[in-house]
Amino acid sequence: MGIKDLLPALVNSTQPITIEEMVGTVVAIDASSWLHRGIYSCAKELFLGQKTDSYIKFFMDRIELLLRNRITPLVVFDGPSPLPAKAQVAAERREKRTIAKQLAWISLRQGDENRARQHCCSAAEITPDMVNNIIKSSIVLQALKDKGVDFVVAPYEADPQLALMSLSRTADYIITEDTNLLVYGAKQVIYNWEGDRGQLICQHLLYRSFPDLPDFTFQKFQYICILAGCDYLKSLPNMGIEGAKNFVKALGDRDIFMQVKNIGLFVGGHITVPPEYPDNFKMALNTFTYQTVYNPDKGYTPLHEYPPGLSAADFTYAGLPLPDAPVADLSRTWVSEDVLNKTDQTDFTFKGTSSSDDESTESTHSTPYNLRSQQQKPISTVLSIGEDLKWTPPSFPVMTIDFITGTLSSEHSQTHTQCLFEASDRRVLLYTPPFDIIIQRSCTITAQNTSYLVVWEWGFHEPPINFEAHRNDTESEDESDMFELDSDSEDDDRDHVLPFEVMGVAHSRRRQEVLEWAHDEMVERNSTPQVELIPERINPLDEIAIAVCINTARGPETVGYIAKEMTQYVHPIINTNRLTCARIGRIAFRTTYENYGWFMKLLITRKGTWDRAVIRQSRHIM
DNA sequence: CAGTCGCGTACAT
DNA sequence: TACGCGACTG
Ligand SMILES: [Mg+2]
Repeated sequence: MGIKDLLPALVNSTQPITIEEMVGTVVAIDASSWLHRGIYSCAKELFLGQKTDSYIKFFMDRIELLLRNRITPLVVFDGPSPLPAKAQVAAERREKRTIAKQLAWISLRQGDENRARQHCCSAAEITPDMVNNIIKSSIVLQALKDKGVDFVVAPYEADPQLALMSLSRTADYIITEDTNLLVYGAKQVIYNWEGDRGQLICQHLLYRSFPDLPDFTFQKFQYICILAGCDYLKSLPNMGIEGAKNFVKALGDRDIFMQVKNIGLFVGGHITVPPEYPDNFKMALNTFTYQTVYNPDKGYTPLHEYPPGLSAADFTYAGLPLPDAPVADLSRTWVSEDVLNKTDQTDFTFKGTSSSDDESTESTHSTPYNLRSQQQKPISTVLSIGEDLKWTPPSFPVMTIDFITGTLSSEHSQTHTQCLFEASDRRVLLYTPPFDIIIQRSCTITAQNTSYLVVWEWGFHEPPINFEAHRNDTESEDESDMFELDSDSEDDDRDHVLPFEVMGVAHSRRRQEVLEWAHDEMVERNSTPQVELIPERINPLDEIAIAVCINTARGPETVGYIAKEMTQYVHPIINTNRLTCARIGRIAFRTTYENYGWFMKLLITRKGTWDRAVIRQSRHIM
C-alpha cells in the first residue's frame, strides 16, 4: 500500500540513476521487495510446498551485481513482531491471501497455469525460512568474496529501520518499492530498481513537486501523505493526494492538529471528519516518527527520540521495544576482522549494454575476477567431532543455524582450531576422526564467547566419491520452439555484438580444463583460441541445441551450450553471412553462492539488430 | 473536467 | 508493492 498515488505526484522530484553513479556507496535494501519479486519465479512450487530456492537466485544475483560495482549492500528485513498500528492492514492482507489461496487451488485444478501462478503469487507470504535462506546464502557469499553483506532484521517494519540507516548516514541510498520510506524521512530513495538502474527521489528535492506550497517543509509533506491515506490510517472518503495538498496549502501556518476536524471547511463541503480521526491522525504521525527500530549502538530505540516526559508506554501502537535488546556492531557482526580486513583485490566494473533503443553497444571488457583458483587450498585435519551447537546471530534473532562442533589442525600451523560444520551436511559424520579435508569456504564467528571457524564448504582430501558441480540445465522442456526468421530489420547491415552466457560449463571436468587452457592461452600467450558454434540435434524431436566449441590441439571441443531460450535467435543465422563473428568475450574463474569454476562469456556479432529478447538477456550477463 | 474509488494485472525464468 | 483502466461525482 504505502501512500496512495504518491509516486506519480513526485515526478518532478524524480531522476534516473544508474549503478555506475553509485560505485563506492552503501545501499540499504528493502529485502521484502526483492523477495516478493523473486517469488514470482517459483510461486507455484512454494504454494505446493515443494522445495525450491530460485527466489534466492534472484536475490543473490542482484546482490552480486552490487558487489561487482563495489557497492556495499545492507539488507534489511521486516521483523517477526506485528505492529499494532498496522493491525488493520495486516488483517486485510491476510484475508486477501486466503482468497488467493482458494483461487489458486481452483485454477490449479482447472489446469489454468497462468492464473494459478498469479494467484500463487498473491497467496505467497514471506516466511522466516526464506529470510533464513537468504541470510545463509549471503554468509556463504560473504565468505567467498571476503566482502561484507550486512543484515538487519528490524523489530517491526523494515521501513523505519531503512530510514534509520539513511538518517544515520549508514546508507547512502535506500532501494525499495515502498513509498512509506519518504514519509519516514529517508534522504535518498531509489524506486523501480531494475538491477542496474532506477528512479531516485531525494528528500531535498521534494519541494519541486509542491510548487503550490509557498513554504514547503518536510513536516507538511508528512501531513499530506497521511491525509492521502497510509497503512496506519485510511484516508477520509473523497480525500486523496490532491485534496490533502489543498488542505495543507489552505492551512498555512495554523496548527494542523487543531484543524483536522475542520477539513471540510478548508477544502469543500463533501468531506466529513469522524470524531476519532484527529486522534488517529496524530497516532499515525507518531508511528512514522517513533516506531521502534534496532539501533546498532543502543539496542531498540524509537526512530526519533520520544518527546520530553513521554516514553514507549505512550506509543505502544508504534511498537514496544523488544526484550533482550542485543547491542552489536552493525558492520559485519558475525564475520571476523581478519576475513574482512583482507585487502580487496577485486576490481569490478560493470557496464550494462545500455541504451533502450535497439542500438547494441560494443561489449565492454570488464576487469576479470581475481583468480582464486591459483591459491593452493591447504589441507586440514579434523581431529575430533563433538556436540551440536545452535547459534543465533546476535543481531538477527529470527535465525538459528544448527552446527556440529569439531577441532581442526591445519597443514601450516600446529595449533588446534575450534570449528563448526553445518549440521545438515552429514558427510562430516561419515568417518571417524582424524581425517583430512580441504576447506573451500570459511569464516569466523563468535558464539558463546568462543571463536569458531565456520567451515561452509569443504571436501574430503581424497574424496571417497567423485563429486562434481552438476548443472541440470541440459534438460529441455517439451516446448515446440519455432525458429522464426528475422523480420523487419533486414535493411540494417551494421554489426551488432551482444554477450551470451555459455551454459553447462561445469558439466564435466574436461569442459573446465578446456576453459582453463583457453584462459591461460589468452593471458600468458596473448593468443585467443577460436570459437565455433555447432548446432546439434539433441533428441529425435528435431530440437536443436547450439554447442559452443573451442578449438584446442585436439580439435573443436564443446565447453557448453547457448542458453536454450536464445537458440531460436542464434540458430537461423549460423552459417550465414549475417553471423559475422563468434568469439570469446571473457573467461574467468567465478565463485557464486551456488557454484564455482571457470565460466565463459561469448560474444556474437551479427549484421542487423538482435531481437529485443536477446538484448534484454544480455544486460544480465556479467 | 479533475479527482477519487475500486477493480484487475504485473512483477521472474 | 505499484500500475492502469473505467466509473462515478461535484
Ligand atoms: Mg515495508
